[in-house]
Amino acid sequence: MATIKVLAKCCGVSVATVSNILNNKPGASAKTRKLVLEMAEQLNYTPNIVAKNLKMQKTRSIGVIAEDMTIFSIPDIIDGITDYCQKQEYQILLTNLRLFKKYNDTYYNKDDYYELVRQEIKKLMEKQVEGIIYVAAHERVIRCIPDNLPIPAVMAYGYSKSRKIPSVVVDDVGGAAGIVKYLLDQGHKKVGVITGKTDSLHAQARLIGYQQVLYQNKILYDPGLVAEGDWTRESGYRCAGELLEKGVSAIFAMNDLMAGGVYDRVEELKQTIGEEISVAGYDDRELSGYYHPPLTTVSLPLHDIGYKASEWMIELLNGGELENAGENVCAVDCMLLIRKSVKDIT
Amino acid sequence: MATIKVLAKCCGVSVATVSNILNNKPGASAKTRKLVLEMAEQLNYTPNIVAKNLKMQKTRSIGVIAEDMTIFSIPDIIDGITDYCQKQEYQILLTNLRLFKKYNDTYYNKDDYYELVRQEIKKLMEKQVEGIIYVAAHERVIRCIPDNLPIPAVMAYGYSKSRKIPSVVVDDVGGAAGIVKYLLDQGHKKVGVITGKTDSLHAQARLIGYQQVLYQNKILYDPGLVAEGDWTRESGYRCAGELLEKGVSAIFAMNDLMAGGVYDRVEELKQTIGEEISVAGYDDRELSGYYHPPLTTVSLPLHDIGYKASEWMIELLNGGELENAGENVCAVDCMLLIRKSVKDIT
DNA sequence: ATTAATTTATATTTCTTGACATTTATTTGT
DNA sequence: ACAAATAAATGTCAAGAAATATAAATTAAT
Repeated sequence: MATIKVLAKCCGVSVATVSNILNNKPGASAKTRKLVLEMAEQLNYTPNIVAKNLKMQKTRSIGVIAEDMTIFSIPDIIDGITDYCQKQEYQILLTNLRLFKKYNDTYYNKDDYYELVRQEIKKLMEKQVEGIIYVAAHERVIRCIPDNLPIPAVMAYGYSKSRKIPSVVVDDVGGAAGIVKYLLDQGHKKVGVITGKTDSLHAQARLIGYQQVLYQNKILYDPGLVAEGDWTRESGYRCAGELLEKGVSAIFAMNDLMAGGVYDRVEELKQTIGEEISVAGYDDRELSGYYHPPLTTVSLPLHDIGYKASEWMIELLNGGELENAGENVCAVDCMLLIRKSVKDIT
Repeated sequence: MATIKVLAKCCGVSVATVSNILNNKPGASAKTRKLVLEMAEQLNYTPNIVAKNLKMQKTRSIGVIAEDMTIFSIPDIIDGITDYCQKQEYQILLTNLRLFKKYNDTYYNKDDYYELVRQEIKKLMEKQVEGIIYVAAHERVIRCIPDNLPIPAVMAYGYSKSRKIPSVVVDDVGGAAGIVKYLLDQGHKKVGVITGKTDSLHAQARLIGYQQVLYQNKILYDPGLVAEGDWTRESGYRCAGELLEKGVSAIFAMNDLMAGGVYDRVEELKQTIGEEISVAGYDDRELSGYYHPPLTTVSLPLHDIGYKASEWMIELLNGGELENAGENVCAVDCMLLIRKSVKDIT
């Protein structure tokens, strides 16, 4: 491949002149300018960015560490990251930890996992990335990023343990509040909830959203209408049984899988979703659009999380201060996705 | 961040000595060795790989161009790529074209698309990637990569138009043959097919697989049992109607979505999948595992495609010749995924 | 001739590595 | 025991590509 040296020689001018022309600097006649530009085209010249980076002490590259590419949330977040970063002419260096494959779904208990992340961060820093975005597979507190990194780090879809590392997360409280409010607006007075595992942040926040809306609508919170699931379809089926006995007209399942379990139970009872019983889910997994009837649910702002995390990252790289510098947490709005599983009974 | 120069100064030795020690070369006493290593630890020294790359004329990085991260096939392919490349200590530079968002599902007609890809290839080459892997969202002939690139390129999940660019694709003929053979083995004699759009390579190859197995089992091919769908659930529903009238006992739908349409039709007729009617799909989309009953289907070897494409890439980078150099196409085996939608009627 | 506008040559910068040169320490031969 | 030979340890410098500053040289215009 042609270097600037070769190009200069072919044009019969000096390296400095070529450099000036290529970088749109003054100090070159129109004639030489044209000659050099044409020759560059002809030789298919591309500047060696690696050499430029070394000199300029800027690589315009960002390391992205993804916990596992094959988990459904991650690709959309990365899509958001590439969306913004590519607009800003930053290059993504991708590291896929493949955690779920390596540690068989129990990665957050393993010490190896901490060590692995630290190694990968070091590798990326050796490659002179200007910052690191960590993309979690699901929302939780992530403790593996050292908070004394000499370059900025941003957490996408997880909470960092340190103030120094800003986090971009889902506004689960708002999302749950939104869909429960929708259920109430459709005339449902007795709304059951199927929670996820109650030790998860998702489940806790979504429950708060539920309680919040009840309170705002002056409906007394009844713990008897809260059934504890574990995110699986089977648990949805089981909890639906409990709740239906209590005479609820609508069920809010904290994810689409458990909502599917509600469908199973209702079907078994020869009743119809969207008629006798209304159901709402959460997450907008692909399959929920194919339920019968299609599930009304909340779509996670995955793309926006990636986009926002990148905005923050580049803001930090430009030496800017983050908007809400005190908290350093940004909760991104969810979108209510109205389909056919909720009946208007007003 | 500390450079080797700083580290050398702190230790009171020369840069070369530090370099030797850090690279485990002879020519340093145990005493200096210990001193330097400790000081490196203390200063949190990391070598500047960018400078090393410039000197060594090797970047150990590979550009990956993905058509659209949010299409279901792509993340698994990239997972396969990272699996192999990270083992081999190659860094992935990711470029997400976001084609489906930019050109609204019609990208392959647009001239802009060619120009975009060329630009992105150029950008990656400026960053001195040693090779480029192009990841297509679905299998077809990809014409946008120039075949006079000065660095190797490999096509994942698509056919290149040039012999110089090897392609790794799905063995659709084998996959279809496998699942149709399974249907025959279960005693089904009259197996209907719902094709995808017939101008797609997927649909054509899967039909060949179907015909091949019939021939091997000395069953006459009846074009009347082939219904033309368009990959959508609705078309599956429509075609199922046609085929059921002709008295088939099993239907092979060329994707899981259309298989879902068959479920819809059978349900409407108050019959049961896996009892009166057997159904097989293709692709193993996430939702197919949640059908009632779970769908027997063919899982695409997406991870393996990415893995194989990387193997070939690194083989090329090491100056090796590809196994089947004549063809330069590798068709990766699919896996038959037996669930509950096919009844044994032998 | 003088000034202004181009252009060039040269040196420096970034950091790491490797070939080569030099210094210091140790062993061998007489 | 002392010079010579060898080995080990360490230092010096250039290369690698591009950018840039500076000073010097050339050309063109006034």
